[in-house]
Amino acid sequence: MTPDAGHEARYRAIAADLAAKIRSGHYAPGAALPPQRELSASYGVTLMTLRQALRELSDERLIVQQPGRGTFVAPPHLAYQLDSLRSLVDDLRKQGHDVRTAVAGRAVRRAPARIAAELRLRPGDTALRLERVREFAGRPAVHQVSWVRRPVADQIRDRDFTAVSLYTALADAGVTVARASEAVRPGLLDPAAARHLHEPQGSPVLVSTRITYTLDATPVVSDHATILGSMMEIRTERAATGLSLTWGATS
Amino acid sequence: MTPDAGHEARYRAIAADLAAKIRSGHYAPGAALPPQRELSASYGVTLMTLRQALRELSDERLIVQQPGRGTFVAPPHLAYQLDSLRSLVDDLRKQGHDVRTAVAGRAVRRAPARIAAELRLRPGDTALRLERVREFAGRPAVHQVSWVRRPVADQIRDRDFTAVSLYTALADAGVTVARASEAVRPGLLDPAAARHLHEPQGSPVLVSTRITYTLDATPVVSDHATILGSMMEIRTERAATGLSLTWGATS
DNA sequence: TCTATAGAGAGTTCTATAACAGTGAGTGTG
DNA sequence: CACACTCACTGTTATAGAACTCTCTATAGA
Repeated sequence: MTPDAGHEARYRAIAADLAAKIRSGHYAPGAALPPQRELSASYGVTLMTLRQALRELSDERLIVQQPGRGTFVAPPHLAYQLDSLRSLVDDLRKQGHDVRTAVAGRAVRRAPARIAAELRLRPGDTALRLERVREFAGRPAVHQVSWVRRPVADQIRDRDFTAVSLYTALADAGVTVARASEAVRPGLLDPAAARHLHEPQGSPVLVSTRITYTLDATPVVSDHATILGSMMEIRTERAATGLSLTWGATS
Repeated sequence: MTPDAGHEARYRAIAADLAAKIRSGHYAPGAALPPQRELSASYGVTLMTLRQALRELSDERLIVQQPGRGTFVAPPHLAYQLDSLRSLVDDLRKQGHDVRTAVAGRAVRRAPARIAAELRLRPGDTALRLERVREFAGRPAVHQVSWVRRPVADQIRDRDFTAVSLYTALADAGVTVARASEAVRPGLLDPAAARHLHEPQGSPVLVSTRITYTLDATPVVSDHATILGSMMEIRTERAATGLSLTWGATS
């Protein structure tokens, strides 16, 4: 009865197990889950308990329940939860996804004019250019080019960015991030990013441009991310108390 | 037993009742609600049923539950009509832009399956379909199809939506909007929307899907908007204190 | 051939009962 | 006086069982 001695609640364990099975593909998107009564029996719990687990998944939009028909794995997405300064990748990690990062380039070089303007550099100033590809569910989903201002760049340039997020590296270097400003536009996949993302040119993508500022209002990082529309979406929850925004995965 | 003769579920009725009492001030912000066991007894339902009602309110962020302490009415009264529930158009107006609305269609008809599911209608139920085109800077920028649930729809169907926003019309009809959930994906302009927006098919667009809920968690409006990427973008400001999201015009 | 009725199987809501777990005030002891 | 303990009260998580609604299909009847 009741929770398993000091561990997480039974229904949470079941929800986690089902979520894992969905994400691993054991239950494919669009496919029907076994009937609730069957699931409850196989997990050895009551219908009520199982339903509480399903409610968790439903809240996260992993499944869709239809009276009289069945319970189905949601075709696109999943997600939910708020927060402020998390990055796109943290958003996905928090949702239990395995996001892997490959570093496609890392060099200190002269910043192009637009970047220089964004980071308030003098023309000719150099900065760290970091090019990364985010893989998600085994497929490349995001192509991201970040420019980091010096001297911060020199402190973090040798970090292993396949394991450490840029935000974390900044924090380790004593840089406190205060604010970030981001704009997202729709676009078509350009040839350069297409090479990294293995999708046909012209596919719908989201293009995110983000500038991150320190406490003293200095812009430290300029980010340009190309996000595959077939794999990601933006989700917002607006409520009386506030607003939350998350990046969600599309199946 | 079970639902009250064809009407709404017991727990929903209780949730609505409690929500009304909170809204009317019967339970003041910050105040503790009676204990769950007491409430369940006074409503003549099981603890489980009452808790289901409380969960609804908790999802709406109307109450806060604290193990071992009690259930409290969520604090800020000001936040109730906060600007977080602004619509896309209000966002732009606030930024000083002149946005004009044309009504391209308005009819009560049977809701398609997907809409019916979103609004929790029975198949075959009718709803108000409102098709609008948003012009901005003299050019059409957004194509929007909204479905409004009955009976709310009947109260607002004769409003002049070129002058009044859907949200305003809802408020005038006594419908309090509590929450909205939205997903935004990139896409390519489809032929139907292209006709209204005077842009070539295949142009990059943002596709927004939004469901708006009342205080008692009933979905009232389902919105599908196609937004021209050449004219609009999403802007977010993330800071330690919180998050803001606005629709912005591209220039 | 078409219609409508029946029924199986799915999700949903509810009753009734029990035990677990966090909080904080009161009580006792050293 | 300080500390630890107990206990009542809170929300939380389970059990077991029943009856409800919705959907779809198969069968019977017109």
